[in-house]
Amino acid sequence: MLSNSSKYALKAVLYLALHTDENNKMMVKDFSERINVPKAYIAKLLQELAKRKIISSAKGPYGGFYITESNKKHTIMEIIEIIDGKKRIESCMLGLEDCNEKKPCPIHSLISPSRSKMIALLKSKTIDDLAKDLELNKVFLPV
Amino acid sequence: MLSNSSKYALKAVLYLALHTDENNKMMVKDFSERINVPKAYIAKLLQELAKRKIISSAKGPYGGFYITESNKKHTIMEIIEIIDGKKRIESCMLGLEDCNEKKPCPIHSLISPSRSKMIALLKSKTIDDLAKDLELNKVFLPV
DNA sequence: TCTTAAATATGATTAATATCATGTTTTTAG
DNA sequence: CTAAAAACATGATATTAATCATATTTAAGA
Repeated sequence: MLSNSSKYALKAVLYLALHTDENNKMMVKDFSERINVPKAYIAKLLQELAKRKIISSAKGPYGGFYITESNKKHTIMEIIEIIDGKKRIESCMLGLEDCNEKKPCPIHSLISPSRSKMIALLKSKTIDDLAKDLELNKVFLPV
Repeated sequence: MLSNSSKYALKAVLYLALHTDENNKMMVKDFSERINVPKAYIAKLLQELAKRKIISSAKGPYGGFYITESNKKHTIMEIIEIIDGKKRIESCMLGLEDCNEKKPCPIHSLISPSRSKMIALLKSKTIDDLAKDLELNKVFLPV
């Protein structure tokens, strides 16, 4: 479904959403273990997300990664698309180039409604939404 | 979602379901192009499915792969599980070991209903079901 | 029984992902 | 202005998935 990279990135972003803000940045080495992702690996992914303005970062002493209220407005799907690309999540389940609603392949036809629903949810939910769910202990982030 | 291997296998099985039976076998070289999958690659996959009795095969002259009525009772999910393994399709979307209905991760909670629905469909639909849809031109199998 | 034609079994190669490592740039504070 | 600390940029390595190749086994028909 998602690549390891996307999974790692999502875990990291949600962790940062809960534990950081403009005045409380976190260095990679201080949370990579907490989310059970190799330091160098998650660093690379977060650098990409920072470049794309999904999260924030500051170099130098007292620097680190952090997430602002504005960052929190970005959706889960945006993160997935930056890391995995649009194709991975939306392409035909049989890998057929010409599969579409008008001329669906057998699997497309079968799972299209639930699949569309899933994609719509990932597109509508923001980092903030999920962070709130975590804060209310409605959901969890075990390692 | 699915590996290339699963996609290829499903395409091949459906193609065979439409074009073969006990008395009309097909050799790999006669359909690998039709489904746009490398010959040696699909051969290997089908050998595995034949070993697991999802499809049928006969060696020697006039041999080939074919699908019996009995083969057609197998589900789509069985094929996916043989090729990709159960884990790929059913594991947590964040890759969390301890994620489950009782203690769901944020993504799990979000997409669980649609995801379960998808899995249920793949488990309930048989090769025969999809082959019939194809025969009735309700769905298509472009290359 | 011999030849030929097919799948089968096995393994080699290639390509894509995942992972790790490190020198460069920026920023802070003394 | 300098030293240290952080992300940043880049690329190297390792692992896994995809693809290709081939010798072996089995079956059909002459």
